[in-house]
Amino acid sequence: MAKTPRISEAEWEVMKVFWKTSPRTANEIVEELKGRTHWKRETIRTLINRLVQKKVLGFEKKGRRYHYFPRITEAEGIRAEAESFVKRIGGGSIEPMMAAFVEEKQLSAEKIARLKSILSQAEAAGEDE
Amino acid sequence: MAKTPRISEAEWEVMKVFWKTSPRTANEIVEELKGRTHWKRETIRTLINRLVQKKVLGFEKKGRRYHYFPRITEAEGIRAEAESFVKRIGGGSIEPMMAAFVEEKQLSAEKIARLKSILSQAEAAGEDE
DNA sequence: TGCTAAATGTTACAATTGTAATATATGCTA
DNA sequence: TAGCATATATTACAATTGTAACATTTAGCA
Repeated sequence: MAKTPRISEAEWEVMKVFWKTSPRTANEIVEELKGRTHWKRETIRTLINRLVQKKVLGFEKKGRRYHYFPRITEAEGIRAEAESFVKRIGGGSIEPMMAAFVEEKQLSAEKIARLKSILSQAEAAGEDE
Repeated sequence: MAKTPRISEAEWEVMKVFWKTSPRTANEIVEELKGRTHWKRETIRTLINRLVQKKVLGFEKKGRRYHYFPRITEAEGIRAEAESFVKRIGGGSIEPMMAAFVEEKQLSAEKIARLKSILSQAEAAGEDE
């Protein structure tokens, strides 16, 4: 997939389920999202259909059922979001962003270590410019 | 402002101008955005009006003109975006995100240093849990 | 093999967003 | 002070998104 299309917030919620395990049937997704959301069965089906239209979900027909699967990886999705985020904030500082991450407790010790390492590499790469 | 409302992509572009300097008149914004975008004068005015409705822009009437100014800081805006981003990717790894940042060359040496320092603080804070 | 339940397909409708056009009000110039 | 130039206000309209309802098809059971 050359360019990841826009995936709306609700659609993302659906994609996350597919990224956990796939392929899945529509019903399985509905089950999984019950509780976590208050969406009606048909709402979820609409979201799935839109994702198929956008070609971020594929499917295979097995008997009467469709088995859906993601056509982009979670990393690709996150990456596209990150790019749009960076583009949006433009010249703005990314420090408030990092602060938000930290507060949201998204960062385990290992994650912190890996992020630091990514930053160190960037630092090193920048030096010889 | 308790909760930053949703600011759409086009609206952000407008806010960025206000964050550079304010207060500004609508015309000044139009001038500033000429070239950078292909938006018509009236389009920009619509965006400004929506931002006023959302209360992220305020204004003061000076004679026949309105002088608009931001009612949230850029850091607050970025922060809100970051939160929504984090919420969206949920359990997903933020490494692809960081990689995207690095590639977009948003990171000067000082920025890298400051980010590392934020991460170190998070690391330290996490230890005694 | 006809019926029914469950799956898929079609249609809906309001809010937000992108992108303006048109209408109205008003301060300044002649 | 009348008219014009220019600012502001109102209205528009299609695409996307959130949130579903209703219609149709079909596989499997009775």
